[in-house]
Parts: sequence; structure tokens; C-alpha cells
Amino acid sequence: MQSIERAVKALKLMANQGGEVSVSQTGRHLGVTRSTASRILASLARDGLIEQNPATQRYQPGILSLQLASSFGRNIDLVAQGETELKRLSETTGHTAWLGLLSGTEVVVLKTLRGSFPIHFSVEPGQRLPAHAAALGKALLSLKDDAEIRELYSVGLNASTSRTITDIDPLLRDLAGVRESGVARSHQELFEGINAIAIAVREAVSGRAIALSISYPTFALPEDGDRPMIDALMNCARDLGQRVGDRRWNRG
Amino acid sequence: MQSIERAVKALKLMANQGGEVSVSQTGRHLGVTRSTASRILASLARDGLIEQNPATQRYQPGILSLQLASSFGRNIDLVAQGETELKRLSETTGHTAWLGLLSGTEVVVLKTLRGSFPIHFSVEPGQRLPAHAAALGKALLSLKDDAEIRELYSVGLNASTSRTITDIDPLLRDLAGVRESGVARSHQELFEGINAIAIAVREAVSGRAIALSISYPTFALPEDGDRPMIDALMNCARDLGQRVGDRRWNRG
DNA sequence: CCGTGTGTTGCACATTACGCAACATGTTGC
DNA sequence: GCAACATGTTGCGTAATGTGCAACACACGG
Repeated sequence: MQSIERAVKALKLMANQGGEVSVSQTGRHLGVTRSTASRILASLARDGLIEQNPATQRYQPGILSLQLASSFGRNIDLVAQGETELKRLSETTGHTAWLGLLSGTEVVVLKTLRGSFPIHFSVEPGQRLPAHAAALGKALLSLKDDAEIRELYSVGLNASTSRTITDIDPLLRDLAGVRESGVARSHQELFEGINAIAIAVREAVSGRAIALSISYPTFALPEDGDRPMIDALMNCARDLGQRVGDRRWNRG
Repeated sequence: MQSIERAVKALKLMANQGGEVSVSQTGRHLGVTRSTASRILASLARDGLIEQNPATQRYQPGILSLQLASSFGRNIDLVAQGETELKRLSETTGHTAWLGLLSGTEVVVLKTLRGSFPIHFSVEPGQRLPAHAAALGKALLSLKDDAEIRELYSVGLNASTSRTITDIDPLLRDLAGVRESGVARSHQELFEGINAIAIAVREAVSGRAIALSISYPTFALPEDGDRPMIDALMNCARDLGQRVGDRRWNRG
């Protein structure tokens, strides 16, 4: 169904462009004339999925897009259960708990929940982070095999901070460590002054995976290490895994 | 563009059905055969706007829908400014601050922010509430004239609690009061044990409107009335209105 | 084991979306 | 102030595209 697929591609472009596209831009991206692009966007706007900014004439997400997104995950057991786990995680550790899933080389943040700690950092749900720089992302990448990861990163790795891993081989070594220890870390690799730890949980039947994570300011790292936080994280991940049937937790 | 409009209608159905639709159901709703419905949904799923639940074979919102929604409002001044206002509102009053806009007879909740008060109640962003029962909704309805409101509610008013206004004439009287005082109230009309106050702000050029609101447990209503909360709310609404050019605040 | 419900795929037809061109409306540069 | 350009929208004729029908595959229940 050509026109619908073009329409969805236009929406994807919109999401990638920070929520605003022009007709011409869309036409170029889709390889169609401006007339077609105009008609596609007008059709999408007809029921409020997107809307045209009267000032700029550009198109942006509409109310319907919000309503759609609000029911995301409601019928996905892993996500619904994961969201309840977040509360426990932020309460026991006192830091910000994150939930995310992988989309290409990016992590989509589904939800964040701040803890009692006064310093707090997070992003809006729906935002994307480079997977190779985020703990969430590395936890999820570690579920894939090296060949697939090389394929994903054939275009290269962008740096977010001076500590970001920017070559594929060090990344694969890091991920091997993640598989062994079961925990992914990012120490200021995504944001200066922010550390994070993460664990992925996979649903047995569907193969779908999400990751739970804790982020905290680098200066708040305890003298005796992050072991307590990791234990809290592991408890949550294990409970979630048992409920959705992750094999890794169903051994003993 | 027929097929795209059908596709958007399918998405709308999905949002109304709590995030899951079957092919047959969609076909019936659109007045097309199952084959067409199947092709429409498959096309929407191709780039991840929706996805098919492998267990139930039904379709549900996909990752792309989240990404779209996350950029909603980023290019709408009124919404962006309103979100920053929420913080001040929840901090000064200690209660939960809400931001919403009208869609038909429903309020779409854009964002909520809890205050310091230990009891807290809210819904997820993107969720919809019946406008005639919510303070947010009544504030927004009060911007319309009676004829239009009668038209909107020609189907009738559903009750959410025993205190919900269920007839059009009392609603119009209530809204007349809102226009006069500038503040909309809902005392347990939407949820038992929850009160709320709200003020709408309109953008001068586009005519777009949002509402700011505070909700609090009924038992927490101070002896001396809700005047302090209303003042806080009015301050925020006034500041927001001045920044986006609401005429009501530009007199003196 | 049959009956019913569901989701998907070929196929032939004609409905529908396409590019082209033209128009309207800014926006930029001299 | 007037070109020169860029952008968004609308008719129109053509042909590509989406449509219903029918058949198939599969799951479920009696």
C-alpha cells in the first residue's frame, strides 16, 4: 500500500526532524512532487494525527498522536510490568529509574521516575538516546550477537562526551563484559557528570526486550562502589524476568 | 487521499479502543473488506507506527507513535511555555498541576506534575477526560459560546460521579459563572474525593487554548477556602497569557 | 470432525493517486 | 518597488494503485 507507507515515512521524518516538517522537505525525502507531499500531509491532518502550523505552514504532530502513544505498551505485558517495577527501583535506590527499548542504534525512553535524591536528571518519554553511549542501550545491545551489532554500526559511532566509545571493537569488548556480569554501565559516556547502570529483560515468547536502569550524578557514587545499586537493580530485573519468562532467571 | 484517511481513522479507532484493534473490527469500522483492512494495518506496521501482537494477531501502537508524540507541542509556543509554568504551579501550591487542551467533548491531558503534598492523583499524558466533569475541561469550554456547546453536547452528558453535571442547562449556567469569575471548579465531579480548579489561556493569533489546573484531595480544602490556590493559579495563567498574548491579561 | 471466526494472498477491474502545469502567496536581494 | 525564487495548493488526464471477491491457512469450540 504505497500511499500509506509514504505517509508513515513522512511521520518518521517528522519525528526525526524534531516535530516539524515542510511540504517540500517531505516531498524531497519521499521522492515525490510537492503536490503529492501536500496531499499526503493534508490527509494525515484531516483527523488530527498531525496538524498544520498556521504561522509557518509546516506540519507537526497532532492530538491524535498523543492519544495513540498513551496506549502504547498497555497491551504489552513486559512494558506494563516494567513500569510498575520502576517505582520500586526509584524508591529503593533513591535515584532516577529508567525504562527503555531498542530501536535500531537508539534507545527509546519509555518512562522515567525520579527518586528522593535532590539531584535528578532525565529526558522526556519518547526521546531517543544513542544506544552505544547509554547504559540502557548497552544492556539491550548485549542481547544481540557481535555480527548483528557490527552490521548496525557499519556507519560508525558518534561521540556524546569525551568518554563515549567511538569504535566498534572496544564496544564489542565492553558488551562481552556486560554479558558476563549481567550489568551494563555508562560512566559519563552519554552525559557529563552522569553515571548509569542497566539490565535488560527479555520476554520468553515474543523475544521482545526492555531494559531497566538507574542514573545518578557521578559525584554521588559511593566510596564502596555501586554494588548496592546493582543489587537493587538485579532484584527488580529478576522479578520482572520471572513474571514474563526470561530464561536467564528461570534456572535455579 | 482515501487510503491515508482510512489509515488515520484506523489509528483513531485504535486509540479509542484502548490501544488494540483486530483486522475484522477495523474493516467493519471503515466499511471495507477484511482484505483491505489487513493491508492498511500491515502498511502502517511496516515502519513501526503500529505493530502486530504476535500472540493475539491484533495491532497496537508501535515505537514510532511514541517518538511522534514526544515532539508534540515542541513547536507550539503555548504548550511549551505552559509546561514550564507547571513547575511553578506545583511548587507554590504543593498540589498536582495539570495541563490540558480540548478535543471535542474531551480534555486531552498533556502533562501532570505532582507537588510536595503526600496524596497525589493524576493520569497518564495523552489520556482523555470528559470535559464537562473536569475543571480543565470547563475552563476550556467556557471560551466557547453557548450555541457551540449545545451542539457539542447534543448527544448528552455522561456521569462520572454522583456530582457530575448531566444536563446541558446547568452546565451552561456553571460555565457562565466560570466566564465571570475566570476560574473553573470541579468538586468531585470527575473523581470521588478529588477537587480541582482551572484557568484557560488562549493564544492571541492562533486562537489555540490550553488550561492550567490544580487538583487536590477534597479533605485538603483549607477552612478559609481555595483563594490562595486560585491566586497562585491566576498568577501562572496571567504570566503565560502575557507571553503568548491572551487579550484578557493585556488590559491594565 | 465439521462449522465458524479470523488474518493473509492472487487476480482482474476500475477506482484513485500520481505528475504536470498553473496559480497564489510569501520572502529575498538589488 | 520589482524581479527572482521558494513554497503550498488545486485541476486535469493518465495509468498506476488499491479494491472486492474468492480461496487458502489457521485457530477455536461443540
